[in-house]
Amino acid sequence: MARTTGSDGIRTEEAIRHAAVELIAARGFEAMTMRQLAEKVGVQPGSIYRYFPSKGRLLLDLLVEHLEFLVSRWETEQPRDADPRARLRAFVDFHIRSHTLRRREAFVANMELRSLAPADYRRVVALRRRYEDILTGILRAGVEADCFRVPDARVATFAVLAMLTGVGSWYRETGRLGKRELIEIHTQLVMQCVGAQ
Amino acid sequence: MARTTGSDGIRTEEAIRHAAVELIAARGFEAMTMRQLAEKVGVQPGSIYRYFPSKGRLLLDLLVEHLEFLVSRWETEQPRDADPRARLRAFVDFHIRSHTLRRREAFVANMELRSLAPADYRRVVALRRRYEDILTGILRAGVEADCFRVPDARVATFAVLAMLTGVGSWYRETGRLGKRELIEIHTQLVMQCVGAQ
Amino acid sequence: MARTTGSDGIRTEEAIRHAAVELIAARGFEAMTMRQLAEKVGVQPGSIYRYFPSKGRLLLDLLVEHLEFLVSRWETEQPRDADPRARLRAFVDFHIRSHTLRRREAFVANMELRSLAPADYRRVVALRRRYEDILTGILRAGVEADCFRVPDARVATFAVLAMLTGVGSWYRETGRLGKRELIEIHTQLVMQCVGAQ
Amino acid sequence: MARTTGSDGIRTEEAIRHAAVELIAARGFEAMTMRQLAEKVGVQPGSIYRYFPSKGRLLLDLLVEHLEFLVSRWETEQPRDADPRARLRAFVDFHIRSHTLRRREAFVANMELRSLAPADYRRVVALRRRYEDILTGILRAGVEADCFRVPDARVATFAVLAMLTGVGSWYRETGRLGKRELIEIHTQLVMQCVGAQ
DNA sequence: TATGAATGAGAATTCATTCAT
DNA sequence: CATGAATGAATTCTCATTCAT
Repeated sequence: MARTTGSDGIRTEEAIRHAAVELIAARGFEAMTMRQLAEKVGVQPGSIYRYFPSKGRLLLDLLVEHLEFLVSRWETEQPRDADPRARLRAFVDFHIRSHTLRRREAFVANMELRSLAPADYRRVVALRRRYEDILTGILRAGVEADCFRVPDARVATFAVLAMLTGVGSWYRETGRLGKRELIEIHTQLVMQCVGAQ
Repeated sequence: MARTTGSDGIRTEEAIRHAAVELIAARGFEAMTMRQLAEKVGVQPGSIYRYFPSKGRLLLDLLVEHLEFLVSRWETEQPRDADPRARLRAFVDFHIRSHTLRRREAFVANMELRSLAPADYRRVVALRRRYEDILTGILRAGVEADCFRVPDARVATFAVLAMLTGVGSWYRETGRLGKRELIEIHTQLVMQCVGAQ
Repeated sequence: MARTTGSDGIRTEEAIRHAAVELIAARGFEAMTMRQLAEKVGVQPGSIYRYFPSKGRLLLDLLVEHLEFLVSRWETEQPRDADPRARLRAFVDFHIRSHTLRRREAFVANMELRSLAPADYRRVVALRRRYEDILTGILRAGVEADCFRVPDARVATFAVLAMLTGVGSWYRETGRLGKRELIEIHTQLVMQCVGAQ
Repeated sequence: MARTTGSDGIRTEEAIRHAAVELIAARGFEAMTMRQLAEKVGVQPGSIYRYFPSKGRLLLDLLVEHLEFLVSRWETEQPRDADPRARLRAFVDFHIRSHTLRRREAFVANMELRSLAPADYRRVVALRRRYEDILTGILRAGVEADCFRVPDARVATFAVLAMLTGVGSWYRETGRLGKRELIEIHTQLVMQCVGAQ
């Protein structure tokens, strides 16, 4: 069969992305095979190569797309003129929402950096750095405005991000805690952590 | 042949463990090949099978050994009768020390759980659970004694562990911060995080 | 899309032939892919199949066309009633002209016989045989007329053809020697070779 | 079965070389698959890679080995102090003997240059050039000593080599002509060709 | 006439593992 | 205890070809 009626390129590409994120999240990038991916999508392995020139490039695309989504979405959503406390609250809310909504993408973006080719790695780390810098900026502003008390803004950035990102690895939509409660709990933990007055 | 006359099995086994941890930490378990491992050790690939019956079993051994070390070492070190605040301080100190000293082992134990066969996975997760429970116990005691203020002891456990464990992924012995400073900074962050009075 | 509105089938077919000869001459038939060919022509791979039912058939067409051109052109050009010496001179002139003018076609026809399917191979070899026979005929006539001295007309045919055809593999239009000189040099070599009086 | 009793590395490598030459001569390098090669040798495809790191490297080894054999064997055999006529006779004899004895190797070395990677190509062409230079040297010496009459020593080199090498593509041990006759015939053709007095 | 999406078979290569020596 | 030769299955990726539109 040359083409299944109704299928088309964009749909197939989207299906590949989606299936890839699921498989990589579940087994890891190296452990996922193109055969498994193809089977999940419902195409032949060779067909994937119409959309992604290599397995490595597929991973790169996934990570870049996710990180660009994070950065650009925050640009839109952020309460630009609020005080550091409100901005930190907004950040926690934003981070947890995006890391539960796109849980698998976030997980993959955190776990699979080392599976990238060196040049790709540098590119993605630079992108991730831009996201980290958002939080560092908020913390520094808060320290200067005397409303946060952290010993080292950079270390605190890593600490808070690790804390928040970790949620994605154990959160289940059907679990004990809803998304709302999760956000409340982590807002409190983070605000205490940075010594918010 | 890198093998020195007079070297023996135990030395070789130790060399395999060591090399494996380095390779897995750098590239991931799936990406490490038995050939690379053998080359690093200075033996032929077949020789590894004298010591470990399979690649998967090697990973299991590494993780179990690390987690058992953590749990048993804490059993020895912990200040059993101190108040929750002192115990939490001791835990932070212990965790950061062991996660910088045995940085690669800790990193592997955190990243490669999903590379385990299902039965092995369950076994290792149970072990890890014992370590988590130590912290949950301290937090619950602190909440009851009114010296900590956390909204959910289990979530706070994950949050604090994520925060502390994250250190291992960016800490370098030659970096800006020494181990002593790292412990001080994280002690403050953690104490604030749990709302210690 | 490289296709100009108004271009049509014949133009496309010619473009495919031309591109195919270039690619096969440069890389070999097996090494040329239909995708490369399509790209060079400026169409999609599928489109080639409007003109040639298969890759193998395309090769066959190219070889048959070239060999038929050689034989029929000689039929037209040859100085039918001249003496063997003049006819051999004419043959050298004709061969070198056609093997420099259509250098790539000639090269492909010499190198890619073995890439043909068995039945196609037999057909093309028979055609080539007709061309070889022209030379053998001239040599035999010369030997009988006592103006050539060759030990074995068939071997001499192969020897002279190899000599002349070899030119196509190193001749460059921009090289040290012009086409005229090439013909003169080879005429002398061939005439000496067959012991022309 | 881990190892067939009696087999060993050197024997296997030799068997691979031998089978590869046969297959490449028959079908061409690109058309030969590693599977076919393995089957002919009687091993699994993967086993070939213990001896040759890639298909391309196998080809390179084959060509280099053949050309080095040619050059070094001539160094040993050549009648160094003879006059140009005798030396040319010796060269024809040597060339035909080595191109019928190692017919397939010679054929492959002539046909598959273009299948080499660019760097390998340059290396092999340089080697081949050394062999060509032997003949050019003899021809030039003959021209200077007034015993040969060729219009251009370089072109004559190509012509003579093409003539002699062509033998390998049609010679069969079971054919009409024996090796001795072949040498005689070609000696006469070549001597005439260069206008030997 | 040409496209673009897809196939299915097969390519080179890699890898964990085995085992006679 | 260790080697080195080999396996067999799987991996990523390519390619000629098909066909609905």
